[in-house]
Amino acid sequence: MTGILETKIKSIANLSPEALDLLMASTRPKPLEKGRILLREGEVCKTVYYVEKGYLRTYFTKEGNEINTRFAFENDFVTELKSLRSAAPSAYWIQAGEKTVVWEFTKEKLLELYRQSAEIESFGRNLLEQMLVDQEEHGNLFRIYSPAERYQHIVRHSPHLLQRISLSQLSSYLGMARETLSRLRKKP
Amino acid sequence: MTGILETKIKSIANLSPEALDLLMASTRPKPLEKGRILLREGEVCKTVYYVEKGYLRTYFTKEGNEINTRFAFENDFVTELKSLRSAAPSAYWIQAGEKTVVWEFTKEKLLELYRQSAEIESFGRNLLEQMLVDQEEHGNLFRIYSPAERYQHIVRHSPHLLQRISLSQLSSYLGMARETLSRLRKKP
DNA sequence: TTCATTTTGTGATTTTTGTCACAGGTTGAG
DNA sequence: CTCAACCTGTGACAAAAATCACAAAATGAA
Repeated sequence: MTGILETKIKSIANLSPEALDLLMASTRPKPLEKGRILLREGEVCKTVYYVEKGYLRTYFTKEGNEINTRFAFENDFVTELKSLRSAAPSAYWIQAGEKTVVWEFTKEKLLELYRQSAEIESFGRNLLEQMLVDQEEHGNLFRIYSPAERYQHIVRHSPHLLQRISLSQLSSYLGMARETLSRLRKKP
Repeated sequence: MTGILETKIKSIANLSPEALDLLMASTRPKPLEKGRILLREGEVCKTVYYVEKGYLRTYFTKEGNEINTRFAFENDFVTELKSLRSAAPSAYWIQAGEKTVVWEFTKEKLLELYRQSAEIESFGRNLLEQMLVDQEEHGNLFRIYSPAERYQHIVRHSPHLLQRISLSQLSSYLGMARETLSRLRKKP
């Protein structure tokens, strides 16, 4: 039986069975209790995570408040790329928002695999391309839509966020005050 | 003498002289008059551009208005990645905002180079990583800052935008009304 | 189950931004 | 140089969202 991670990898790049095995051999599942911190502000990020179950949230703090920048759910990859790339202290935290299972890919191991296998580097490039496309489209939500319209967009396109993310956490992700989101939620 | 494009490429990835030559041999400079359209909505994007001089702007239209999503200046790379990747019709336009010189890298040729040279694929991955980091930070501006604060941020961190981009084009990029930006500009 | 903690809802009010309308400036093509 | 087309500034006003304060509800740990 093929796991969902393998299916995901294959959907991103056509790897030979050998390359797929190589990549899969570099990782294993890791269960996390709710609230577990995977990266703290100031630490250097050394890992890319794949979420099998549950979700991870990425956030930073500004004047004592947490600003959520990403929620990575089942079948998503996530990391703190700036810190990972440059080995610089991270400005962000990564935390499990529920009881979660992730697969870890360490930077060290990934770079080794990239050198070993052009196919795996190609996989890495393709994954980045997908993430960049998503990120660009997400950024445009803020250019086009008002807070009220952004909420409507989430209702239509990402309703799972409303079910799994608390209102106060979602509000910072959507760039609006908690009270605003609370009021939007009960309108027609 | 080494051109700025070569210097840029080397800053992104450590290529061997052979790989650098291979990559440089695939492109050449192309002058564009101001206003020249490089990609239209509905067309399939086939090219990555490097801007040597001038700038390119990327935008889409919403209810008859142009919404600017990016300005690529000297020494920047830019493309319409979603369309390029999937060969799908682009939702965006790309246009020269000034008299401009770009170097074109066609998708076809790039894919060939990726197959030929692991170093060049590594360059591609590194370039994408940089773009993704930038894009993520840019998106956060909208989460943290109000329109007035976003303007201040641009004043401090990207003043060249204020010099080279017209007020009305900048306003959509910053996600605010033209009048709002006009008023912000004359405050203390 | 209970109680403290955290999260959410809501009103009152202020502030910010958007919208509309139009005048004055600027620019570039001819 | 001239004039149309475009861009910018500005006032008046409307709408949206932020802020503040607090009550109500939900949650989770003991």
